[in-house]
Amino acid sequence: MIRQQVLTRLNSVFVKYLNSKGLHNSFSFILKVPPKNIDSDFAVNAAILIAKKLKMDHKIVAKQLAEIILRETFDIIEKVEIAENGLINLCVRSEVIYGALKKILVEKNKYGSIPKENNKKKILVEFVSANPTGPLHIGHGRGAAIGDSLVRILRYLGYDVTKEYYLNDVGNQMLVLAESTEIRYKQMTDGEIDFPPDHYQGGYIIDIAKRIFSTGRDISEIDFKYETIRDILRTIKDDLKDFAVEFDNWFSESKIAVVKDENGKTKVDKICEYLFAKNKAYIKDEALWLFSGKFGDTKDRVLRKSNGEYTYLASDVAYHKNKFERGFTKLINLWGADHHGYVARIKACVQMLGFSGEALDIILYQLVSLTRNGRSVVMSTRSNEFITLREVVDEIGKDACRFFFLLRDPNSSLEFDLELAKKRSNENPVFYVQYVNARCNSIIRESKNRKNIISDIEAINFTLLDTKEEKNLIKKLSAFCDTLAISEKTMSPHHFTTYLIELADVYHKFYEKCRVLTDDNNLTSARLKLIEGVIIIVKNGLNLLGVSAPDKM
RNA sequence: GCGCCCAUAGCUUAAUUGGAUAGAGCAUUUGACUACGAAUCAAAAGGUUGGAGGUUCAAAUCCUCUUGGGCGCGCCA
Repeated sequence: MIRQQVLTRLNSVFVKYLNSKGLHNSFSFILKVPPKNIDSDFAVNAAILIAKKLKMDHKIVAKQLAEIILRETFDIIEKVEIAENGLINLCVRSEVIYGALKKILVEKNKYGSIPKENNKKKILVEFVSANPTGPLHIGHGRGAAIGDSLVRILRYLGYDVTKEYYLNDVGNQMLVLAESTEIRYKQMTDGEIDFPPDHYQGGYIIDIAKRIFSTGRDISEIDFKYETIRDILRTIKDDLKDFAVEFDNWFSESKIAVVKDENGKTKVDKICEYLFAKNKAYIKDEALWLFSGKFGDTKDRVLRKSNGEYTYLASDVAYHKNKFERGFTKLINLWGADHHGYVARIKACVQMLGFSGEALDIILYQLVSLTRNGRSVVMSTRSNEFITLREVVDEIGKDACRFFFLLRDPNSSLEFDLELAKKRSNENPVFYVQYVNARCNSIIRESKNRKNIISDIEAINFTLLDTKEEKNLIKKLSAFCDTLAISEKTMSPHHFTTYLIELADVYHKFYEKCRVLTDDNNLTSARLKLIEGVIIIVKNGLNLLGVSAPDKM
């Protein structure tokens, strides 16, 4: 928020300067927090950029700009220095810093948020969407954590967001799945029956068969596919719930690939007819091909096989059309990086349906590579060699697990060592951050024993918070807004884990240096307000990550 | 063979998207609990950002080449 304030003011200064030189185009510049060794709050590169435009020496431009900044923004900036390389360093006035703290105290858990506006994009975020053939494994956990946190951030920023899980409950794999249960069921009365190696080996299939068996129905009355999917789906929902992820909508593929309208046609039938009629698809060797090669994909793709069956792509085209038909103006798909080959194809489809390619964002996250004591563990659902999300959540806890998954850029692969995760659960930085909140609340509890603490913000003398540690802490609190901005820009929540760790670092330093409960009632009251601000920001930040903030640990 | 992604300290990795002396955590070494919680702090050490060119006032970041790794390339889902 401090940065935003400075940015706005500087922008008008620069535009005015450019106008005076006869330039009227818009101008964008960078306002950064300089490295530690530089004693200033912000650095701006405008002089270098403007000098280039005007073909002048940047030292001269910097000197002129520095003078104007001092004159025009003296109310918020108290010091301007020109660095050797042409960057201009700025120090903000203390009042600006205290103003930021007051704003946090007033706005509380709305700080930096934007009220829901009707004119903002209506977004559909589709994530996890694991096939209902078994429990969620650890890899799905990363997608779940990233997707859910991204939605929390987008909602904080005023977007109307819906979380959706696409359920592939149609196709051959479902038949194999149903058959797996049926064979396990039959094995219970006939031990001679072999279990085929290409079927689902997981023990959960046996559990499902046992449950069906216990109902005592006749085998002719049992719909194995229905029973199996229902059972697995319940497990998936429970696993997600305990991971603090709840979807707004579960979209079943059968809605578009099985359900027929009054003319006996499915949505997939209709989309294929439409694409063919519009010359976006053609028939070759009795199969229906999509002209995807003309829309950015490497080649054309089959929609309907020569035997009349549809491919997975056909459902997906219909599904994405359906998303737009439901009024969403922005679609975000979060996929594991192993699906990257599919990106060009589905983007091509969206454009062929007449929508802008920008209406669909596909975010890929690199896969979680599992290791156990440094040795890699290979996962596969059919072979039953996988670690479930539930196992890990039960072992290290929801908070540590989510924080760990959100620690890194989605584009960077994540190594998850099972033994390490268990052993070092105390070393997960989530506790470092949660400890800030616990320490703060401990101080607040202690302060209840005191009398004469000033609680009215207007009566607080904030200028007493004048040590370097206190000012750094407030500046860091205010950077919450910058973190929101960069998260939106990059569509990634991982900036918040980094930010919270940095904030914790600044807080703990403050804690060592500045005692909150002192003999000076005015100072104590002011510092207690600062503590209040810390609690607000840490809780807000952890909440955006879906991580709890306990008052005691 | 073609395509996408990655490579940063011993290990896991960050870098406000092109800015200054590349930040953390773990591991290693040293110091700090007789007032708010030591799940903490202070300090040391650790880097040619895989390599080579190029663009730029400025490159971990952009371009080209190259090496190593992950993944994907079906009328499968």
